[in-house]
Amino acid sequence: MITDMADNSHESAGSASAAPPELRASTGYLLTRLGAESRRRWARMLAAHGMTPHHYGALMTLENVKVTHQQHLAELIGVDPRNAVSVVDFLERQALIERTRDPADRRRHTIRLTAEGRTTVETLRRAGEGIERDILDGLTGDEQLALHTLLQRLFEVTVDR
Amino acid sequence: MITDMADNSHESAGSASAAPPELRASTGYLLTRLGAESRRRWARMLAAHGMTPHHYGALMTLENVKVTHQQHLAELIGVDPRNAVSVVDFLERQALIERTRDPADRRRHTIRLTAEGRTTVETLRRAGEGIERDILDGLTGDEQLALHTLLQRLFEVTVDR
DNA sequence: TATTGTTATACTCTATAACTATA
DNA sequence: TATAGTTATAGAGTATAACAATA
Repeated sequence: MITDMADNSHESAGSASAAPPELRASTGYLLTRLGAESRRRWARMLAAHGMTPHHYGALMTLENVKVTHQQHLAELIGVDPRNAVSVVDFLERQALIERTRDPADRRRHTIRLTAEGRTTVETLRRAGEGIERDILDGLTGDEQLALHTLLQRLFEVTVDR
Repeated sequence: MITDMADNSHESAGSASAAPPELRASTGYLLTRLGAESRRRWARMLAAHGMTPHHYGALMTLENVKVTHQQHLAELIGVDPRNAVSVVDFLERQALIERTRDPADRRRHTIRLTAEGRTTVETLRRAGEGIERDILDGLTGDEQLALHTLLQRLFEVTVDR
């Protein structure tokens, strides 16, 4: 359960008294708030590894797609291509990814994980499992599965594709 | 459905090709991404009304709790009390809320909606319904309800209380 | 001493325009 | 003329420290 609500965060996730249920009538509001809370916890953990959520998202995505180019990667992680430049720059400097010119289209930068990148993404995934458990702990196993399935469906029909 | 993915947003929600399913293994990742997308759409709509998500969150929350003080409001909307000052300042300048000293504890600022504030929150809620429909359109009615229920449960056990 | 609210500041995230090089 | 990537910049969002008034 949320064991460390009195931690160093200055966001007020640990409210003293709950708002009435009617307040949370909008699914969009709940998504926004819960997304922010999830991002906050991930960001705190990743910062200890010198990373941001976008860095991790890029590594995780690359682990899946194996090879892609920069613009496509930006789309997959939900970041504007212009803002993705610094993300990719950072990961390349850390030698977690490698960026090479695509000979077929010399405008493109082919991107793939390095061996070190694969190790790092695995380490971060492990570290994230605790956060995941902590956030979902208040739900039953069935509820956790149902939520995941619905979020995945929603992701497919809104963000992705 | 998502009719305007080729709009003025420079976030890349409208991806050309989908990532493999394994990519979306983490519920926390899905929450983060979907929350960001929801916030993005709300922010775009609210900006047309000269507002931010926090402004709307504060108005909506006040409509529910009727009367509270600044620190408590900050907790309810998930913003650090120090960062909530400018939010409350803004809403007071727009005459959407009124802020008065609590006679019982003169450190506290009692906050409540004005009549104009109530009108505004209703207007914004209406404007938000389209966004809500748009985001959830790909799900069936049953799925929408199930998702809402689960998010509300999750909100209660993590963010709230 | 602790709490409510405030001011100030820095840092991250997001949005946007203008540019280079390739196609 | 369009696309991949880059540079630069401004604004919104978040985190943090130090402070005044009041309890």
